[in-house]
Amino acid sequence: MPTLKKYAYPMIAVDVVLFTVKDDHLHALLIKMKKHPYENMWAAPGGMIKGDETPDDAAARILRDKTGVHDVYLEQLYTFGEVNRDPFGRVISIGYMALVPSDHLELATNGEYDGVAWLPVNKLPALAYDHTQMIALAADRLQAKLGYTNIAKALLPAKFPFSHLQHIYECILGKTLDKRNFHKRMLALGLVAKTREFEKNVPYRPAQLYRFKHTELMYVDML
Amino acid sequence: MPTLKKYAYPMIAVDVVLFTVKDDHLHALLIKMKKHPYENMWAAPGGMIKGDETPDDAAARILRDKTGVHDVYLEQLYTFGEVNRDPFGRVISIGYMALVPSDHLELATNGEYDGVAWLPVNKLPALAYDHTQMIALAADRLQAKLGYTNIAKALLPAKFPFSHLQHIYECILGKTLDKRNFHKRMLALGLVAKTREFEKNVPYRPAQLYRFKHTELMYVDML
DNA sequence: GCAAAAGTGTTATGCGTACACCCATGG
DNA sequence: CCATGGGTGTACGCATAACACTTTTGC
Repeated sequence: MPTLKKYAYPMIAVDVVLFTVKDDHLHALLIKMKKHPYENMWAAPGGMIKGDETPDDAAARILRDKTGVHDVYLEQLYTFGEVNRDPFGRVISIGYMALVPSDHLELATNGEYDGVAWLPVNKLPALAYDHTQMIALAADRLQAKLGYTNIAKALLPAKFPFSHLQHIYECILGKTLDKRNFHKRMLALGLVAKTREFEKNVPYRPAQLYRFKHTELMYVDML
Repeated sequence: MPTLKKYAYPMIAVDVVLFTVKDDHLHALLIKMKKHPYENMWAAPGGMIKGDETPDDAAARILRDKTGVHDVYLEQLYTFGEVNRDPFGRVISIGYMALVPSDHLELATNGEYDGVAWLPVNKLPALAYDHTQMIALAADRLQAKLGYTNIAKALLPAKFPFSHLQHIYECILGKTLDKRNFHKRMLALGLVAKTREFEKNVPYRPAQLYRFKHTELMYVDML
């Protein structure tokens, strides 16, 4: 095995695209950069992988350290390796997609960085590195996975009104869905079930709360 | 950016799982290893990424140098980073899936390594590294993509009898398909079209040859 | 003429889609 | 009593799945 020299072989990093659905739109958690040539540009949180951690571990650590967000759904997305993707050196980056329910997102903006913010994915400014492409890929993947998995679980609290679930789908797919058909489908697939609880303190008829029946990621036929 | 030291940060490699359909089964091209602790065990061809090449470039180079196979369909699969996956050091590997038509495979076994062979994927021995898992993931991905893309193009020559196409599907999906329905579907989706040519020198009624209508990877609704 | 694979349509059933009205609650 | 969202069933049309016999060639 060859000895490592600076730039002789690439370094390996992770970048994490964290999504939530908020204010009727899909948002990504981004950090404002300080270093030239990306000063004042936004980027997904990222960092080098250490010698004693897996890429999954690194993604969780970096997300926690840079944004305060922890215990979220994380999945590997794609590995980006264009030779000039990073102006600071030859770095290959494993992109991750992460998801949080929007009612946890207070934690995120309380972090140690003030340049951390949720930006709506459909009108992002130019981003640092290849992060525009990375976020687009993550959004495509999320959209696709809504159609054949129970991944929406990661965007909702444990118990939720059914309409919130539908709203998540509508925001990410960018189209409205028929209420009755969507309800029928979700139940027929066995993805969610009623609880005995109801919404409280709402100025309209309280909705029954639902929960996802499975904890782990499930593959099913919907769309 | 930190200075690189041996093991302080992981190294980055690629491994290529090359598939073909041959003798009624999906086969993978594997190399017999010499180094302890994997002596005489089989592994997918792999190697380090150089400082001036992308992971895609590295995958193509390694496949060419180690097996003689070139100009094949290549797609990134998943990045494997368990801390102890490689007994020779801390190496993170970007797994690739590659596909060739079985009538090109003479090239492969003519390479510089005599320990190169096509092994049937459904009865592999124990493999080096995490390559058992890598091949299983690649096979799952291939199977899934048959259902929503024209990826089978990469497993066939430019012109082919329709039954060969169906045979590819049947070998990879592991089930038989109805001839008339399959034919109807493929044409309705516009994936393939008839040519004016026919099979030659066969001891039965010569089949009309078909071709894929699109060069690039297409996404469609089948299953 | 025999073996081997090519080629070709119709029918039934189930699934997806479209669609509208009444209900419960808080203010 | 009014506003707001919650909750629920049916009918139609299309797409999928099941299914068998005739044709062409080489030997």
